[in-house]
Amino acid sequence: MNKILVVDDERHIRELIKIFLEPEGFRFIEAADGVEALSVLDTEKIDLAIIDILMPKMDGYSLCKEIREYYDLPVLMVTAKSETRDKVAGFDLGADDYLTKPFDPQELVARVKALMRRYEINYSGHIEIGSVRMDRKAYTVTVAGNEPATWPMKEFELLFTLAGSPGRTFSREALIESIWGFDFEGNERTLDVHIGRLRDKLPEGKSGIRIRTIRGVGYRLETAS
Amino acid sequence: MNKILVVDDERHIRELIKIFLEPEGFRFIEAADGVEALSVLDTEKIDLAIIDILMPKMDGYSLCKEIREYYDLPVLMVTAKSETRDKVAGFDLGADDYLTKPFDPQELVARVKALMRRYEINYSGHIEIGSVRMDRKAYTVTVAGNEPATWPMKEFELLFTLAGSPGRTFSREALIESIWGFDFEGNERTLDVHIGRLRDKLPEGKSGIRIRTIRGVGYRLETAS
DNA sequence: TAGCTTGTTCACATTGAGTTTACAATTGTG
DNA sequence: CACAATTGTAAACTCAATGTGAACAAGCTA
Repeated sequence: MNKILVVDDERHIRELIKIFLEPEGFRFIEAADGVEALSVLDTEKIDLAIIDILMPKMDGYSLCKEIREYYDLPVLMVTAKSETRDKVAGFDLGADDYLTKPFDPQELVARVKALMRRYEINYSGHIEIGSVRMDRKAYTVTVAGNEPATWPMKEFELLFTLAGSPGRTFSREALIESIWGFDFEGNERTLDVHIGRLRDKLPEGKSGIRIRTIRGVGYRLETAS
Repeated sequence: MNKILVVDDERHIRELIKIFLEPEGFRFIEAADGVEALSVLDTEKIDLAIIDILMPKMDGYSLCKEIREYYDLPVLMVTAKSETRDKVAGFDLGADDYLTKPFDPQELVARVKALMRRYEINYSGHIEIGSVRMDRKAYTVTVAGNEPATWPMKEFELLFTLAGSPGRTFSREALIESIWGFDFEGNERTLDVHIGRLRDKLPEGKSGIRIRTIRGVGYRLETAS
């Protein structure tokens, strides 16, 4: 699914943005300032950034400039007042769109989706692969025309991650971090167990997909040949 | 992209390192001594550090120790002479690899890449040579239009290393270090066996490449004439 | 409370990648 | 050529990585 980076020094604003966009099926990474944001961009694949202009350490303008230079993703700028001067500066630095606080939730959602579309990012509240359809909003999985079923969270997230980049090999660490977070301290076997359950629920013949073990590396989802 | 911290009091050495590594697509942050380096590490997300041992204010040893304690990134130590004592001290303090001035540019590049790979830093990912295509993300190898195949890790890494610098002769030690790490304690023959398996999988006519033995030195991958 | 569902852990089975072995083949050198 | 060093390779072996059934724990619901 799509990951959005929210950069704002006020935690409460970040929360607000998340609350509005979460129901649309986005995932979030937060950063409190530009420096933090850049370090996130270096490690995570981000699809879109929502950036406040006024921040400590590195302001939104500089951040935007950096992003333009080294990355390729749409930037939505947010600021407290709709000062024309700021607007111009924002666009000059390559922000793709602009929004002023306080913003209308629906407008935020609309603009984000529009940007995603414009950048041709497969906006994915849902994924289709093989004969499997996943709907992140409803948390349901449909296999080969069966009734949509609500799956356990971990299983859903795991499949969603794998199915989000079919053909790509995910290291065990990457998967664990993606599903459980970087500070997972549990048992190694847990991942295998969930993979096993996914395999049970997705017989190759029915689902048209297969989860392949890459020994010593991790797992990969591929379409059944 | 990946950021490398270069710590050396001689500006000209820093420049040199940059010149060699820049074409590989890395970004750089420089520091003239250990203290400066630490302050950089505090603000920037660094993927790898190249550190000279002899420096004012805080020498490479102390810096390395600090890094080990508070950060998690591979360290490549550089020094003027290959004194055995220094080498030991370097490894003792947790340097991941070691290089002596004057160094061979290609060796520098190879070691940096190897470290990145070993640390699972996502270093750019696909290689095409002859009719062979390697995709590091998917962990697959495609030979002459066949289906992409999943190869065992060691074979993949070995070929990836060789194919990453076609025409360059890798010493056996360099290859072993690159694939198994500098502390490999196994049998000499292991490398040959894997080379043999690669050759089986890459018939010269089909693949358009050949792995040549350089007796007394190591191996080299070249495009079939 | 009992009875589900979900997530995790454990113990044990299984497998195959990676390594070693043992010997053959090749190359370089005096 | 003789012979020593180096490399190639088939086959056996080994063990860590993975698969799996079952049990357990926690939370929710009826």
